[in-house]
Amino acid sequence: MRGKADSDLVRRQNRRVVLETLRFHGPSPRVELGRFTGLSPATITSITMQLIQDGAVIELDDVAGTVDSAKRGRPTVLLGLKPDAAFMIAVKISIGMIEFALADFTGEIRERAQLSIATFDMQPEIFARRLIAETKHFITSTNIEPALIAQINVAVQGVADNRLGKIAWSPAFKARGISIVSPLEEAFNIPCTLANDANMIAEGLIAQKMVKLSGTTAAVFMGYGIGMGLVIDGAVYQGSTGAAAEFGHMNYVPGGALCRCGRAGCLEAYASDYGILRSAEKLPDDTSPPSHPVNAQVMFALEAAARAGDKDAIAAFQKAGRAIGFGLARMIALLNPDRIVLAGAGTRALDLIEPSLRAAIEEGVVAELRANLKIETLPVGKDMIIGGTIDAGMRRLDSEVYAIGPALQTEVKKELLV
Amino acid sequence: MRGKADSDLVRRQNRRVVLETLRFHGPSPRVELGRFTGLSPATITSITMQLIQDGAVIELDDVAGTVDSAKRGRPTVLLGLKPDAAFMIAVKISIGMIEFALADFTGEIRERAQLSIATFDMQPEIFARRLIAETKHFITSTNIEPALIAQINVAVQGVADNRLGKIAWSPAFKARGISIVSPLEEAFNIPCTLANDANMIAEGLIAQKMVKLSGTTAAVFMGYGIGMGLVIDGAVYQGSTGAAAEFGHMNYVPGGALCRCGRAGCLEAYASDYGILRSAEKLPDDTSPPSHPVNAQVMFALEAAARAGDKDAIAAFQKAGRAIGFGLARMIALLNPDRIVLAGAGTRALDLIEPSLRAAIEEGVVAELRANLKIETLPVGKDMIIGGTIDAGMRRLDSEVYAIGPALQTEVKKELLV
DNA sequence: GATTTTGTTGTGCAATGCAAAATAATATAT
DNA sequence: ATATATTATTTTGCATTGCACAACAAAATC
Repeated sequence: MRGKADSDLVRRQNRRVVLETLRFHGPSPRVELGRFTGLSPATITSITMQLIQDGAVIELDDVAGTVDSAKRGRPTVLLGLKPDAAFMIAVKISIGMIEFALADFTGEIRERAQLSIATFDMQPEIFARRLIAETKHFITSTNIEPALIAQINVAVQGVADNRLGKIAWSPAFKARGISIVSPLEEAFNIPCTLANDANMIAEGLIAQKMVKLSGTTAAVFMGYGIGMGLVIDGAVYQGSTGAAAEFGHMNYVPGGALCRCGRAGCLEAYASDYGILRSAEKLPDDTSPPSHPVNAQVMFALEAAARAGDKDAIAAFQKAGRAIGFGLARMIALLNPDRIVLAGAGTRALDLIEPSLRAAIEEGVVAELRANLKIETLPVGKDMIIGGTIDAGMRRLDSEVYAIGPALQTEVKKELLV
Repeated sequence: MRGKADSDLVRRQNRRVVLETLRFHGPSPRVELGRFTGLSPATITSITMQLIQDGAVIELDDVAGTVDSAKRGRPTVLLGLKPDAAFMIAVKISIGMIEFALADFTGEIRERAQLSIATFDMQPEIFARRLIAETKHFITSTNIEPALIAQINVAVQGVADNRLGKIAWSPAFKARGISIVSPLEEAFNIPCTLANDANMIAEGLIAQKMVKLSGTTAAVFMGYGIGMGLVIDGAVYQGSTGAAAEFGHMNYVPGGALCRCGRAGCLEAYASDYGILRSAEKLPDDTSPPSHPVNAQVMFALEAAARAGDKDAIAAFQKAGRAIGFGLARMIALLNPDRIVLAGAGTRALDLIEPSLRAAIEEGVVAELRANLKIETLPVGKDMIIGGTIDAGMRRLDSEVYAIGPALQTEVKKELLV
């Protein structure tokens, strides 16, 4: 139903549209903002004036002004997001490692740090304390005024419950139910979030317009694990607890191969690096998965062997393709997506995987449902997790700047009247 | 991004909120509308005045005024949707049968009709022509001025492509790709839609507030076929072509039992009436499914046999439960829903199905993902398909009345100026 | 008939966005 | 060097919206 509307809402919405345009297009003159948003020049002037006053936007000195110096007429004034309007910290937790990044309001990374840490056997409280200490240390090391940091956003492999702010299960930890958000918010007194890493990659794809803003796109990340980001109508679908799109742990065969998560028959147990390796080596299906990522060299060698004709290796990749294909077929029957994007290190072996993957989709789902479906491959850099976390955080900040801006003004007025 | 906003949008939104409140609450006085929508009395007066003028709303004579006659003060004036503001026709196409209903703007059904017709072997064009002829005949029989009919909405079992307006595949037809919307729109020159029957039931659940308006709810309909309606944030999720939530034809076992759709291993081939019957009778998995619904008496008998201890019958229901359970487990891994609702005639045998269904969910999905999940059973009447089609149609009309109302006014003004 | 209660309408204000006019700043023509 | 053309931004004036508050209306009760 989306409730009633008033003129405040209109301003808020239009402020946000302007901010988003600026974030996506980069520094732009006012005319450009008007063209892109459809707002009149008068309105753009009014809104940008407010945003400048609120400290979210600045007029940029015409550094690159030489570019359009050939044109006649009054020169444009570039407007841009004010880099030091706010800062945020993105944290990536993976097996044996924590990474930090400090980003300014434009999304630019100002500082990074990473440290090795034996996460696997850590007790929840100990890890939380350690995380807080390391975050404090990172903040100190950046020389940024701590009060300017607006939020801390954490991404983690595995099942992240964003409602409770807990890591429900992760390959990085033996323990379950590790509380992250509450300890951080108590320690730093700013909004903090926890999210699944694949969903953060998907946020990055949206920010970079690599994912259509309408319809449904499923992005599959293949590698040490199998992840998915589901983008519905331009937003990452989170599910009830933020744990949606656990594609890797979607059951492939009841009672099948043993998965890292302790369950039998997950897709990941067939299609992730360790699953492929296990079946290539003809180890029994219930062989315990290694607790650390498969060495990249080992996978390179396996791919090479398959391409050189090694029957077992070929069969392992085919088996992986069939597992992913049936998983996708089931997803297609449920969600009828417009697009599937394959990404991640695992796509290196796509030549070995794709035929059986496509065959499985054809076998597993009615032709009518895949009539308009596009399947694409996408090069995805390693840093997409940190980058996507920052993108998502910045979008959240935009919403807060747009929402708080006018609200603050009326709040102040009310206080003056009292 | 949702684009820019202006004051027109505010009015449109608030008009819609008022209409929706009226539709959901039934006739209400203005104060009540104000209380419910949060709009000020002044605004309510202004909006209702417009809506009355536009012919969407009327002041009702205080028929039930005796109810609150005990109160002091000025009596309320009930406002209600104007029944004859617009009409629509809902059509339900199933195996061997077409049903029609004429509904007024309040959603009340004014006339119904149904006819048996041997759909299965009909050629697409012949069926379309017949459908048009029967619809015309139905309209004539209602004595409603044809110009007052605002739309025709068709629901069908099977894969309905709402983008192309074609029945991609349906158990009611041997043929595929039966064009429905274009022929109807050409014949009647009003907006027509085609949708899947399970999605229409879901629309009905929303209209009756049986489904939470936030979060994700999956409604499963068990019976002759297996259907699903996916409600995400208060709206039925349609997918790219309107064919989302084809749960019945989601693959259960690669290369498994033969399904009505011609494919092997669909969930429906194990869990629908005919699937259960086939396995209870120990017929081979590739036995062709019957082209007509299983007689209800046969299913009653099978249930009775199972409850009386018949091993084969018990095993068949357990097998069905396991199939649905694994299907749901996969759905849960992908969508992390808040709620699952089980409905339809098949829930009669829930006592036989549920244990294996729940066991399969536990086996098939990580505990963390089903921590907050609620599974409920819902009595769903036969008529939910027609009812839901009407509900969905009315919501569409509301949007058009709210949207066209002000637009028309400005259009008229512009014409006067020219 | 006066009083009380409650619901509806009118008035004045503040905010919004837009169209059109005014102003600003530059390139180019004369 | 000056005028003109061109493009960007700001200002002005107006229409729309919603809201708070006051005025009005209608019936029940005293």
